[in-house]
Amino acid sequence: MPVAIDVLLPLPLGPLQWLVPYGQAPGGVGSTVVVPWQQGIRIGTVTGIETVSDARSLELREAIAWLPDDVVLPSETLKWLLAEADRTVTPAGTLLASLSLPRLRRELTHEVRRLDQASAGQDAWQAADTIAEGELRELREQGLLEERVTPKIPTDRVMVPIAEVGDARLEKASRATQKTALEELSARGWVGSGSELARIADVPESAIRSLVRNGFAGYEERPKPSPEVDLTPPPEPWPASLIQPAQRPDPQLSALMGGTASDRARALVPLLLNDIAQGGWPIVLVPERRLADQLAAWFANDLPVALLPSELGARERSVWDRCLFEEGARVVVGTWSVLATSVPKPSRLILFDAGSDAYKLRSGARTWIPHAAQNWAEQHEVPLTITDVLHDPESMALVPDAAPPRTLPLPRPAVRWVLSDLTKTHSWPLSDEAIRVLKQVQDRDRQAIILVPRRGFSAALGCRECGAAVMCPNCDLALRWHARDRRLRCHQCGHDTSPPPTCPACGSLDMEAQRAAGSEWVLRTLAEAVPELPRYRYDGDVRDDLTPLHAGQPGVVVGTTALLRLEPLPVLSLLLVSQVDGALHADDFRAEVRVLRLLLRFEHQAGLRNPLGMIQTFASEHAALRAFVSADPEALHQELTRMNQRRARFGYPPHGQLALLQASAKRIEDAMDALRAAVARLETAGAEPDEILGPAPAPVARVRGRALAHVILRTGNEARRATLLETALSQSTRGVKLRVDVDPRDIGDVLE
DNA sequence: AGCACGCCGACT
DNA sequence: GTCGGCGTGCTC
Repeated sequence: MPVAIDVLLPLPLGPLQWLVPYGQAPGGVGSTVVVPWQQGIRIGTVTGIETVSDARSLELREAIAWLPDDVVLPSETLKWLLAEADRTVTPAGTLLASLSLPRLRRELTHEVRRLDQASAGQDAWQAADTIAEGELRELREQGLLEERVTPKIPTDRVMVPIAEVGDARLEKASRATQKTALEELSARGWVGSGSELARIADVPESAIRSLVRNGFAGYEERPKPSPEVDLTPPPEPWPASLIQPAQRPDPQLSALMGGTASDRARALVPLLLNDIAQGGWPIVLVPERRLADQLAAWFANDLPVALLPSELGARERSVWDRCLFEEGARVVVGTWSVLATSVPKPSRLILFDAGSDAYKLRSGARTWIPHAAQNWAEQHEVPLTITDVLHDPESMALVPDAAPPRTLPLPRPAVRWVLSDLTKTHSWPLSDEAIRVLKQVQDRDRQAIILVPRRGFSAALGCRECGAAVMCPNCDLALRWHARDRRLRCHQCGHDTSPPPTCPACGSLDMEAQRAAGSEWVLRTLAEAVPELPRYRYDGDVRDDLTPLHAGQPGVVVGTTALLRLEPLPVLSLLLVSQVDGALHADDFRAEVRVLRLLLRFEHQAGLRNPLGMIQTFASEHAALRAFVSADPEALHQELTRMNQRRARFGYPPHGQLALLQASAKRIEDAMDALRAAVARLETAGAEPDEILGPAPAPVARVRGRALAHVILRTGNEARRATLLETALSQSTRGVKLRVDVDPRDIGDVLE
């Protein structure tokens, strides 16, 4: 019986079938194979092998070749990949592509040898593209073609000297610059480009052009040099910190909470050492490349660590493979693609900073990586350990609830936090209290940091008396105040109502839109209030040089979350949050956790100092803020538990599963109609009313000329969510594109 | 993702 | 009358 292979290509498709390559020893499931594809060839991963009927085999083409020197994707990983595709209602190939495995992106030379031309000698290999596509196909079908592929060695085009340095033809005054350039070029052997040579030799580029035109120098293809894998430990590996590492390893540790990134990394070291001692290969998954570099550098002092670079090409990857296996590295650190590594025996998956926003893939499969990582650990039967800034309900749900949960909380810096009630002040955007403290900072030559909200969205309608915002009855969200048409709307489910005459919480008549002031406004206020205090701005637009502050000079720096990456300031005496209300009432049930996360990170800007912390807010009675400023770990923990209970009531993650169904069309009515039709299908299929929120126009309802609307699905479990999504997508409307985001992190995202 | 096919607006 | 826009459909 003929043998066929299922091949997954890094394209938005499921596995497709080919016959095994003719006359070659078969590779197995998980190996890499080259197949004919449209006009050329593609590299894919084998997901299955089976015998097929003769009739079927006649429909199939043969694969071209196995790539035998490649790493095999472990069968657990493959199973996980296919299950993830089902879970996220995405073609498996899209997911495979998102892992950006260098071995699938290898450049290959494709050569063929015709067997129908008797005259052709043994070495009659010719480039495949010298034969017309139709003829190639025909020759293949008739079995008159041998094919082979060889990896292209990546090359750089470099400039090399051709003439000798003493060449008499260059001994003319008019060719003095060419002579200089040639001498420089000969001394170096080669340069990357002509303009580079011009710069080095300090001659005009025209001189280089002449040099080439006259045949004194030329271009040459050179193999790319191997990248330097630099794992030199940094001189001062662990940044200054309050936290002592826990020295007793706890192999059951499932969660590590609090501290700074370096605190958390350091606290993981005993655990990692323990894993290695047991013969395992722990894998550390991080949200961003930057953090991978940092973590690998910190670990390098204590651990045999390998950094898995996700963006490198095939050659670089093979360098990394060698570095891993020959130099005895045992801890693998990397972003999302570490989940497709093949280490001999993975012992644990560490999901570093599970709450990071960067864990959401923003195109393709749009995977929320922590969820996928949890499934990965389950499929590979290794324990999952997470770290996070706080006990986020969603992070905690990723690890099994042992009793008691094996979590290691790291202590908070000693900041004395107070809330400054904006309903009780007349100065704006800085309260009287804040200005008073800033004056002290000025008088005592100290430093202050002011965190301002990002560019705001439309405001909530809040009460000036009690600070409460008007909430949506369906969604646990503050309604957005649309000042122009004087309506309150929910950006999730579309609930639309007129403003209440009095505050629903306290009955006050004093309702107003809660505005947010950006960095420029705050800086202007500072110029009036504390003119002697040097001012700095640090946000996405302007990055002032903060060297004087780091040297201990007095001053105040105003900025957005960019501030969170700064080294702590030496004489800091005030951390001020100019306004949290916008973020607190964002269109999202995660808003409160996000705010707490932000505040906890901001707090670490205190470093080893213990400054005053002040949060300006209209909602000074807000339980989450109260818990944060209380400095009582138990209070914060209880508040997170309460949030978790509230999520349970509304069926939000981690208690329910969300999916965003987005429709885009030229006209908003068409998008809404298509969604209404999808909702009707869902209802026919037995969806409960409270499983469907919307349809509603998207918060940003028009993007690049396309109107956007959405429906949120809220289901009890993943299988049901997948079924409902299939139902919703089962019919299409002309001119309307339906797209899906499973585990959405932001309902305002535009799906590509 | 590519690539072909197909149907409507602005131009040598 | 053609060139070219991108909407839709297919790839073993």
